[in-house]
Amino acid sequence: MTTEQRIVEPRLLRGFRDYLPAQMNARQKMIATIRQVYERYGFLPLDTPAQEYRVTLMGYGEENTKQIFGFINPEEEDVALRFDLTVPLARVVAQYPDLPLPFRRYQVAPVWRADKPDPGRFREFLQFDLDSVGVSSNAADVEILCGMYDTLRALGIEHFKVRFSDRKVLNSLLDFAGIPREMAHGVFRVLDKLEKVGLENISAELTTGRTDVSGDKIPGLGLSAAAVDRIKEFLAMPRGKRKDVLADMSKLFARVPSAVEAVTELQFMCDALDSLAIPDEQVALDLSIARGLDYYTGPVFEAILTDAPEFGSVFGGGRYDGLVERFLGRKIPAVGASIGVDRLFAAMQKLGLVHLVPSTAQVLVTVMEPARMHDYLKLARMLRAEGINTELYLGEESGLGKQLQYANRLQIPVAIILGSDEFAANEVTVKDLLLGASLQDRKKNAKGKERDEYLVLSRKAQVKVAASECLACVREILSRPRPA
RNA sequence: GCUGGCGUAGCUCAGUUGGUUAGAGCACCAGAUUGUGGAUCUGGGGGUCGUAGGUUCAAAUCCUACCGCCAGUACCA
Repeated sequence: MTTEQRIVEPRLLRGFRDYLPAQMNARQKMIATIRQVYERYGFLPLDTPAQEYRVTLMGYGEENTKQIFGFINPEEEDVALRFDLTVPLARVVAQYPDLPLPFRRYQVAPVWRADKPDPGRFREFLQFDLDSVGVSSNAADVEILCGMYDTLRALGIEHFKVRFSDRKVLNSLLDFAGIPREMAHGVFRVLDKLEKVGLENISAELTTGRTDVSGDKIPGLGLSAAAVDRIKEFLAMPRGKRKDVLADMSKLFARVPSAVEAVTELQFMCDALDSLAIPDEQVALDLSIARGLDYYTGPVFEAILTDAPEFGSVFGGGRYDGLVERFLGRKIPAVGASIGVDRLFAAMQKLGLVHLVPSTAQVLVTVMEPARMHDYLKLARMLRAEGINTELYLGEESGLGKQLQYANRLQIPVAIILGSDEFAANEVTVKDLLLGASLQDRKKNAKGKERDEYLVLSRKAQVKVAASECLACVREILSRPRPA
């Protein structure tokens, strides 16, 4: 190696992202909103480590290692980064038998998946889960659905759709169509693509296969025409109100014994949602949804933003009555759902639903006389003690214009100006930067009546008050109504 | 993973059949204005042309490989 300096290129790993302050402010607000809803339902906080033993995450005999970030640790143990929060929850429930059941917890934490990044799909992303463990009643499922509905509304999203179904419906469909249960996984995977590729492509994939637009061959599942006809019959049922969908289904599956359970469960949930006046438009019974995870055993849920369907499911979950069994040897029922915070955030950003604020400060104390820095420090401390977020300008350059420009860029609403004049008179100048900014444009054209108005406003935009009045003046400006 | 497209300034892009010293807009910095944000004007800094190799008198331009991004598709416990 030579002594020449080698610059390290600053760059990110594929699928990983930085969140700069403006985005972080918005993201943290979003997280706080979600947490508030979950706590309103009485869910309890939990955290677990990012790393687990690989076998904890994957169980025995499962081969799918593609999506997992795994490695060997210094103790030569086979470990991995968690890929969701549900499996660690199951581990916790099994590991702490003293936890009172039902255990209802929320958890917000990053998870990692090593698959190909897509819009709103990252390799490291934040999940925000809520789960009820130890409840077999479908009341728990209804509460999860309500929680999803309330959360999306609390986030200010108007156009969303929560859809739910039941794994048992699809199992009954297999019976109805005379398809062996072993093919369930393959069939569900194809059905899941209905909205994306359409009915014709689906029936091709179920039978002989097809060639997609890129020229790739997709092998068929080899189902009989009769079976596919039955599936089509199922898919052709009209969408609409929950109770109508349910009625159609029980009619179609009248001769399928296994369907009784699914009908009972969904009946309970639909009745409950009706009695809670949760609108059909936003929480719909949609029998075609499958969801990828194998561990779901009952009701399944997912939510999309109807204005950004390309982001896919932003909030999904279901009942997984068999998962805790992996660690305990006996079944403990559980149901939950998970928000993909980063995916939802990306979708909301695209829809313009995210309000980016670059600063946390409400007031910038500018520095005119660096020699009197102690006075500036004191002023900032006083404001902070009063609960006002205050930044003291610490930049090297001292021009006032510079400092105001800084405040402007960070959208800090108030500046305090304190120079030799003010010191001499024991005063401070307090400036309303938002009002001031709106005057900047008017200044040059102002004339006549407009000019009078301008003069009135400019007197409000910047006032000189006795030092003892500084706090009251800042508070008055911060309380002024602002256009959203 | 597969197929295709694209990589030129912080950002968006132009750059002729290969031909002098690679350009523009926006952004940034400074000054006009040494105590006031915007606009304007003037000036300024910024580029291994994704990386490495090859063809050529000559490569941002052509060829090969790799990396990255985008789209589609597959996979998604």
